[in-house]
Parts: sequence; structure tokens; C-alpha cells
Amino acid sequence: MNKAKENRLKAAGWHVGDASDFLDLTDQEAAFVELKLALADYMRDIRVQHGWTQTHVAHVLGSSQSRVAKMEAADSSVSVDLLVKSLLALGASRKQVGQVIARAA
Amino acid sequence: MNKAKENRLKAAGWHVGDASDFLDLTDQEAAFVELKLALADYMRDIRVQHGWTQTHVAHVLGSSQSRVAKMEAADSSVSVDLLVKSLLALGASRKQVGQVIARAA
DNA sequence: GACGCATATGTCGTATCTGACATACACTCG
DNA sequence: CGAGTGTATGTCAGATACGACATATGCGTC
Repeated sequence: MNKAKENRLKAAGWHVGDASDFLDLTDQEAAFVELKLALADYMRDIRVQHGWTQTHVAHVLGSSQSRVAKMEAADSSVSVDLLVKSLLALGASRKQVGQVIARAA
Repeated sequence: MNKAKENRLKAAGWHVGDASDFLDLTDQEAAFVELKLALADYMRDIRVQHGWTQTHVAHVLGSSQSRVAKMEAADSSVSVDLLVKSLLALGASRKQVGQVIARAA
């Protein structure tokens, strides 16, 4: 199983490596998880491009380093809400956020 | 105060018509609320174009009529998470969702 | 007016998300 | 090899978002 698929499954709240390893996400679920991953990747891009640490970003957002790490990993415990709010807080525009979401997988 | 602004404030969880009626959302807050409203409007568009009732949509989503009404109103109790998931469940593509978000206000 | 249907608003118990903390891992520099 | 720095993972109490229900409003039709 490739990395991207594995992340997708983890983000959806499933375990990889179980006895029954074949899981099919519905199209909507897959689309939703991919959308989340796109936002997460974008967030990491912004941070890295500015040369910021996760700790620094956490302070800017009024959150913690661990949550920033989870956001960038598109962890199942972070919502699209939080990702979008955070991106806007980091300076991304509504338009940019939309473009990241719209970009075909 | 015009209707759009009023909705924006309500969605942000504030009361309109108070003694101190002048509130300024930060740019990020405003962008976030507008983004939410765009999704909410898009959801209503989809429903109306198909000639569906809120009750019907609620069944499709496995939710209730009241929540659908709140979604379309971009109520402060509905998350972008729920809006995006619902839009995907109603047949919108990730690309369409992104375009709705990206469209300039 | 009274009924039926669609939508809006308010509240509630429960489930999920959040920030915080602890801790583990990875890597670099002495 | 430590020690320092940055990132990842696990857990928890408190916050908030969820579906559900009751009820209100609007609006045709009789």
C-alpha cells in the first residue's frame, strides 16, 4: 500500500495493517479525506516557505505544537474547520484556499 | 444594516440590534464567515435546483430538517466540516466546492 | 378562519474536536 | 556518546457541534 493511501485511511480514522486490510471508502469519503489532505499539505507549505517552526505557528494560532503537527498530518482529530481557520490566520486568502481545494487530485 | 452583513454577524455568533451595534470582525473572521455563507448558499442552490425539500435532504444526509435549515443559514452551530461533507453527499465534486470557496465575494 | 406543508428557531443529551501536556522519535552538532 | 532542536503521537478535561425534538413562522388552498 502506498503512502498516500495509507494517510487517507489513517485520516479517516482507520487502522492500517489490520487483518482485513482492504477497506473501501465511498467516493464522498475519499473526496473528503483528499480535500483535507490538500489543505494540510498547503498548511505545511506555507509554514516551511516562511521558515517557521510548528511551535511558532502554534503561538500565532493560539494553539499547541502537537495540534499543528496533527493538522499537517490531516489527523482524524482535526476538522476542516480548524484547517481553514488556521490557513486564513496564516495569511492565506479565501481564494487561495478555494484553489487548493479545487485542484484535482 | 444590510441583510448580508447581518447574516455575517449572526453566523459569527453575535446579536444584531444590540445597544452597541458596531462590531468589527477581523479580516480572517470576515473571510471565514463569508466562506461559510458561500457554501451555505451553494447548498441551498443545489437543493432548490433539484426541487428537494429540506426534509428530503435531511434523510439523504442522515440528519434532521432543522440542521439542514441551519446549514443553509450558515448558523454558528454548523461547521465548515458539515457543510463540505453534506455538499459532497449531495453530489457536488471537490472541484465545485473549491470553486465556490474561491469565488471572490 | 383552519388545515397542510415547507422552513426557521430554540433547546437538550451526547459525541466529537480542541488545546494542553507528556513523551517519543529524528536529526545535528559538539 | 549526550544535549539541543524540531516534529510526531497518545491522552485527557473541557468546549463545541451534532442529531433530534418541540415549536414557531410563513404561505398557499379550501
